[in-house]
Amino acid sequence: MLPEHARSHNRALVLQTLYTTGAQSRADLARGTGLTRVTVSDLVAELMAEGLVVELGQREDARPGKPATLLDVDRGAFRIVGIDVSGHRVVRGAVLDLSGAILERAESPLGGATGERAFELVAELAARLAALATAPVLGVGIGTPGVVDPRGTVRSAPNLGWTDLPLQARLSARLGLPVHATNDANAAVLAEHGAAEADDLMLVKIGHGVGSGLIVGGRLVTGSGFASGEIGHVVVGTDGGPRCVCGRDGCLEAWLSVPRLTEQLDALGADADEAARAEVLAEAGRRLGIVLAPVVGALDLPEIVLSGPAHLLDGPLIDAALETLRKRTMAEQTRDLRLRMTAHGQDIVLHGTAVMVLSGELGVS
Amino acid sequence: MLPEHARSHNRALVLQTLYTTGAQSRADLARGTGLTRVTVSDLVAELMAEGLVVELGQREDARPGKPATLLDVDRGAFRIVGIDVSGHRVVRGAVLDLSGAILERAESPLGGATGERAFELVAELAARLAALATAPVLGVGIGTPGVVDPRGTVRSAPNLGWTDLPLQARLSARLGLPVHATNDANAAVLAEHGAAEADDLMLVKIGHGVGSGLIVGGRLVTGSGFASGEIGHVVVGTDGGPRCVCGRDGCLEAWLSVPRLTEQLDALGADADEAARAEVLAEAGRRLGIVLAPVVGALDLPEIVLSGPAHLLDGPLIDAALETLRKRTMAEQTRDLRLRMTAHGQDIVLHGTAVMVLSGELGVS
DNA sequence: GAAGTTTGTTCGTAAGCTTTACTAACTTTC
DNA sequence: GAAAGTTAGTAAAGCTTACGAACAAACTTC
Repeated sequence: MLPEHARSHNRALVLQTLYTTGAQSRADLARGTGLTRVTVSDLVAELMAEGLVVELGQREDARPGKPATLLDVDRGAFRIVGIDVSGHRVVRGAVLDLSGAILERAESPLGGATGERAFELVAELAARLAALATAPVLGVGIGTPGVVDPRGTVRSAPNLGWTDLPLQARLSARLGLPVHATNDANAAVLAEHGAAEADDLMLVKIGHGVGSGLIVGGRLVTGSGFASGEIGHVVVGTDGGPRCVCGRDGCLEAWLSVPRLTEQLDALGADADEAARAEVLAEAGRRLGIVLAPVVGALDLPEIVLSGPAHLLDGPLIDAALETLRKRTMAEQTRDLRLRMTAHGQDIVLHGTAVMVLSGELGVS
Repeated sequence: MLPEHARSHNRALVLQTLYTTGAQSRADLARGTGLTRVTVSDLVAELMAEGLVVELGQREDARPGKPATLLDVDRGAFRIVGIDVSGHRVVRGAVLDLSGAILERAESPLGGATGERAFELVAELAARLAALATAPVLGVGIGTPGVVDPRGTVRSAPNLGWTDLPLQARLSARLGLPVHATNDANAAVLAEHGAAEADDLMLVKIGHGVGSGLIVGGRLVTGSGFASGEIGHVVVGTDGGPRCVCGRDGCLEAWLSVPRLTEQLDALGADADEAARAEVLAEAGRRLGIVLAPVVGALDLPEIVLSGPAHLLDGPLIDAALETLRKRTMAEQTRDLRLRMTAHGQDIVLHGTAVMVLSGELGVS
């Protein structure tokens, strides 16, 4: 630990405070961070020289003393390119500003591409988006299915045919930009964490498969083999269940994946009564609750967020899941448990990649 | 972040390296920590002045250059007092040295004491042990059942009748020593982590009740309500189960607690055949595996350690638990999963309190 | 208009780590 | 057996970083 590490820590602290609290003066920052006004002034000068922070002019309200000069993060000064490879049919991308707002969108049909061809599609989309940016690009974030190590190498992503693909390194060399890659569910939980107040959070991503991302103690859980969140192929309950693609009976994914739910609802017929449809969804919700109960108990989780098609998840499914969780854990722990849909909708992974880049490049989240 | 924070970080880094790697020279420390020899010399001088580090004399082996002066943590320079309140009938305590070895023991029968009387017993035992110490006491560590917040206030410990008891603050004022308090299962996992190589670890403590402690990313999981590890009252499976004291059917504790297992084995009669006894234990192990599977999947845990009576746990129970875990999670995750008994035996909480004091007072673990 | 308040800067200082340079003490080599 | 090479530890000087004290600027309040 060198003095310059302390410096960069303080720099990130100032930037973080400014980012989350919004426009304020150097003196406000000093009070907020615990540093002195002198130090804050120095750090702000550095941040202004880099174009990250701008002066907004004097504070308007009438107070004694010299009027304060308001500062803020220049949220338009840089762009972030985000890529979401978690879709089954398309690779989605976007240009975002530093506030995480999506400015431009682009996508490429995957068309069943795997291996090197899939990588090419991702690289081309990223380059196309970087060219669209009307401000310097801070970095590129990628959320991909599969097991991704901290260096951004995709250890294994069966659907894309990727094995030990150094996604981050190769893309960074090709684009000449900082690149950050992580698992799609991890990206999603980062997106949710950006807004959430809690330091412990689980995000369950339900799509073609079922995965999850976890934040514990304010930090993303990566797992010893970088394979955290893999709850899709955990067997639910002790009474069997539908056959899963992995060959076992009663995996969570066999109960809960979008194709499975859609198939079950379709089997009811178009004129099925609402109660029958609700029961299908409630049963899936109960299964989710059964799997989550031990995790909630062990981690004392205060909040779980679901991501996926709202017309399937938001309703009987989520209600049944919460009820099951309450029934199967200690009351004190789950009394205040929140289980809700994400507010990010389909863009959750894209927003998460932006959080990743902000955190990796600026120390801000 | 001030320069002196960097200093104390580096100080702890040097001490940690010396503590875990053992006797070595200043130059070795410099290589090991990445600091320069000058800085290491300075920090070592400070640590020697405090009596924490001593010179052992010159290195014996024949090498070119000036012979190195070996240093080591003076593991006898201080004592740690550890108290384990997790026992059902007695409060156990010990005096330990800095290596975690137990030098003296003492215990007090609890005799059903609760509330203020139970606190008195703990305080008296701690004072008695502190008086037994033949070197300055670095601090006092306490492991207690219940929910304990980071300040060492017992939010709730029903068995002891404690509610919002500021255990750490009151004991510290009374003894004039630094005190650290935590949940007994958390203390246990800290003890296990001291020896384990992994940064992710779960410890399941099976006694009168069932609890657990978790280390994720090298850090103890406290939980949003400081109630992490409470898996004893998570319902197992979807086929009912024995009635639990909490009123529900099929809680893990109702399957797995020591009283329950003992009762079941006793019911078989003294001349029961070995296979019948093994089946009782295996069924309990399967139930444990069912509850742990989602946790292992979500956290990608590499290792789970059991603490409790070896004659019950070590054998059919642990084998069945591992087999169930493998059957109910993805093969890639649990192929290398280790499930084993702790090597600390009955002293696991005492050892854990020592780790807590070492970590809290010296930044060493 | 004088007094008080708040902001932001200038200047000097203390802490902490580094680089450079040195001495001490050993082994290896010729 | 002397010179050369290597390693450990220390001393001095310098750089970075943050702080405190003091001050000017600009406002409100009385």
